[in-house]
This record gives sequence, structure tokens and C-alpha cells, in this order.
Amino acid sequence: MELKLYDTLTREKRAFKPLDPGNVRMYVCGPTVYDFAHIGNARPVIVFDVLFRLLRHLYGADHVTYVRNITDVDDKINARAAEEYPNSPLNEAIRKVTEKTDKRFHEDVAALGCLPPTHEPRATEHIAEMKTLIERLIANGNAYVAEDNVLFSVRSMPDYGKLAKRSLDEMIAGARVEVAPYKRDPMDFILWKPSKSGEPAWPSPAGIKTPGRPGWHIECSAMSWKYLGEMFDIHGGGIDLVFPHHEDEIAQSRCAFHTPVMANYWMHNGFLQVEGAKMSKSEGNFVTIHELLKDWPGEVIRLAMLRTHYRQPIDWTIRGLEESAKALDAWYAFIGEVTPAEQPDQTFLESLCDDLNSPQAIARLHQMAHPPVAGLAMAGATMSGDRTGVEAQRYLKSSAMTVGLLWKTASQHQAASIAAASIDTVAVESLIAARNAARKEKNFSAADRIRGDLEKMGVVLKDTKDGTTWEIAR
RNA sequence: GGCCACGUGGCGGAGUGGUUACGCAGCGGUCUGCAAAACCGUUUACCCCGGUUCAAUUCCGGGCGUGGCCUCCA
Repeated sequence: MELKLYDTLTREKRAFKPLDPGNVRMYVCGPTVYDFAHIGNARPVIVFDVLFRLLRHLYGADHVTYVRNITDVDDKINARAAEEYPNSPLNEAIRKVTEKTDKRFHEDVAALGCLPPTHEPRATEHIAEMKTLIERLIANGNAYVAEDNVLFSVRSMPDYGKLAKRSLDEMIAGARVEVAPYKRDPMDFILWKPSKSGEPAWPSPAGIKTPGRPGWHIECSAMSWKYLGEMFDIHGGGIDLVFPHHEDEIAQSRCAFHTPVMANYWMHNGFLQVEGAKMSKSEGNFVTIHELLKDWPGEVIRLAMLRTHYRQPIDWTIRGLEESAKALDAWYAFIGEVTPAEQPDQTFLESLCDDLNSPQAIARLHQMAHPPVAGLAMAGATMSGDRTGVEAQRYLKSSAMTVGLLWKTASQHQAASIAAASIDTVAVESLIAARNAARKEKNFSAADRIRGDLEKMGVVLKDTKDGTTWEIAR
């Protein structure tokens, strides 16, 4: 099966050919740990987790290296630290902020069903690699020192701006920001800058006396280099990172290593809005993953995210979460306690391999959950044997699991939602027994009253020929 | 202002040069003491204007609208 990926650099979808099928290498820009992750941060984490899982499926779990960095040195971190811990020394305050945020990020991401990346390097632990790159760039004539800063000279790289599809002249024409006087060109960007007193500081490269700290872009070039080499297969992140962050990474890495590309496929997830509006703190619609997880299982959030193709803009709504929860409930009810099939459904996999067409793949999951209807369409596909029964269940489970969904059994799912709703199951069972006794005596008004009471508790009954079952109302 | 995307039925959301996406909701039915669930059936679509074509929602051009980026925001 051929995997096709859309590459932002060439603006085309093309067949994925790894540099080394024995070690497929992917880098994704991770969080800056100054504040709790919001739902917009969750999108690339989930999207590239799906890609990670797909690559592991296609190339083998031991043949994929996924690196997602942690940015733990940054102006915003400094600002937040000073604000939250005004009485602590800045370095200590920074450590408190980054530790707390980092811990929460990992809890959140795990709850969303994401596998840990192969490596999660921290910027502050790779200062040496950054300095090596900076020295090389200076030696190559791509960077220069000015007033204790090291700047990358964009004019030294002929195709700077290729990823963002912008020429330097266009950028300068559209620039809205005051240009530092020491820059040779307005678009030159910082590789290293002097630290103010109290800020995190390391001995500077290039013979600069004042201790300093790295610019934002250099860390990704340094860490991808260390863990993935001078060139690698896939570089991902949010579309807002295309410029300047990824453009600058490309400039740094290619000029440092004299390589034709930094990564062969540049993948960018689309932006996210909340209930039709841009998410911002001032709008009051800032949704953190942590808050969301109080009301919704991580699996629901994950499915809600994957209902939209990763490159499309997504509007994050409660209604979308409700629909996702409903779909999962139905799927769990369908799969019961079966063990997954050895392989996922081929049609499902083909959708994923078409540039991660998760909405189409999800449509296929719905089909599998309705084997009597879809049976004809499935003839000839991999779902051989008894499509109306356990085979469909096993393929549904196996397919969904390749994207990190439906990993529980129906009873585990049920138990989790009961626990989340903090329902007293003993009380529910005794009320159901009382209702069924009333029904037996044809005392339907009493039976309906009990059903109403249960409904107020958030419990919905289902009378089947084998007895009464119940579940949590959504 | 410059650059880059996007615009599909009540809602979400794929896809396609001519043939049912799919899901939710709605409507009708089966089942049920009544419901719920499940199952069966079913209504509604491709922003506007030109062009190319035997044929365009799908390709091209223009317009309108929405969003993103333009030095640290996924």
C-alpha cells in the first residue's frame, strides 16, 4: 500500500519514499512550556500521532523515529515565571513553571491516547549542539555577530522564503515591525542573543563575552540534527509555524550542512477555531485540554479532532464532541468484547494512506459497524468470512486501534463512563429491579415513575428481550 | 497593504469532469405496555459571475465572504 503525503514545500501530494525504510524519521515542533496546552495545541499532537502510528504499521514499530521537542527556554516562559513567582530567583521560577507545565502536557497528551514520541528532547539540554550549528553558520558566511547577537543573514541563502512562498522583497514590503538597527537586512533573524541579568544564560559562541541564550528557531535545527541527522523524512507542525519558524529552520539546517533539503515532506495542520470564533483569552473561549478532559473522555476529543481532515480548518464545538461521543458509544456497543483482527481493514488503511484522510477512514468505520447494509460494498475487500457478525466487529476494532481509538472493550468503556458520571450502580440496579417488578404487575405508572427517576440521575434504560440494560445519558 | 489557504444539504464533513459519500439531526416504519436503543426506509447540497467542455460542484479567470501568516502563536 502506497502512502501519499502533501508537502507544503512543493504544494503537492506525492508518494512517500523514506530515505531509509529501516528508520523512517519524523520531527514535530512541540510545546513551549509556559502555559497549559489548549485544544489548538492538541491538534498537531493528535494528527502526528496518527501519522506515527500509521508509519509504524507500514514500516514496523521499530523502524520509525519520532522526535517532538520541548521548548523550555523562551521569553514567554521568563515572563510567566516572573509573574507567577515574583519572590523567587528567576531561574528557580522558570524551573517551577516549566516543570509544572511539562508534567501537565504529558498527562493531557496521554489522556488523548497519543503514544510517547521516540525522543522528547528539551532545548536547554541541547545548547552545545546549537552552538556548534551557530559556529558553522558563521564559518560558512551565513551568520554574523552584531552587538553580542548572532544573526542569520537571509541574503546569504538564495531560496530563503521558498516554504512560505514569499520573496524577501515581499516580506520587507509587508513588514510591520521596527527593525533592530544592528541587522544587516530587516529579515535577518536571531540565532543567539545576550541574556539580561537573572535570565537563563549560557556561555556564548563566536567569542561573544556576554552570556546568552539561543533564539527559538535554532533549537529545532539542533535537536532534529542530533536525533534524525542532517536530512530526514517528515517535518510537521501547525500551519502558523510555516513562517518564520520552519522557513528559518530550513535556512539554518541547509546552510549548516549544505543539504538540498532539511526534510523531504513538510506537513502542516490547519488552524482551529472555537464555536466559530478565533480562540483567545480575551474572547473568553480559551479551551485547555485539561478543562476539556473534565467533561469528555480523551477518546472523544481524539475522534472529534480526526473528523476533519488535518489540513482543513476545524471549528471546535460542543456539538462535534457530542456527535463523537455518540459514535464511540455505538461502536463500543457493536464491538463488545471481541479481540481485534490481525490486520486493519484495507479500505480503511487506504484512506489513511491518502494523506491521512481520516474523515474518509471514519466513514469506513461507520460502514463496518453496519455490516448488513455495507456487506455488499465490502465484498471483495479484506473483511472475508462472516461480515454480519464477529468478523466485522474484529475488523472495526483493529482498524480503529491503528488510529488510537476503540482500544477498550465495551464493558471497559461502559465502566469508564459510569465512573466518570459517578453513578451509584447498586442503587440503579435496585431501581431497575423495582421497575421490572412493577412492569410484571402491569403497574406501568409506577414503572414509568422509576424510569423518570433514573433519567434524572442521568441513566437511560433499554428494555431488550434478555432484560433491561442501562447506560449514561449524554 | 503583501502573501497563503478555504467556501459542499438544518449541522458536521469526504469526494468527483457525467453514476448513493458518510455521520448527526429531521421525517415515515418495524419492535415495545409506552419509551429508549436497535433495525428498515427517506427529504435537503456543492458562494456568485464568466470561460473551457457534449457535460462542471469538480478545470481556468474574476468577484464576494471567512480564516491564517507577515520575527518567536499549534
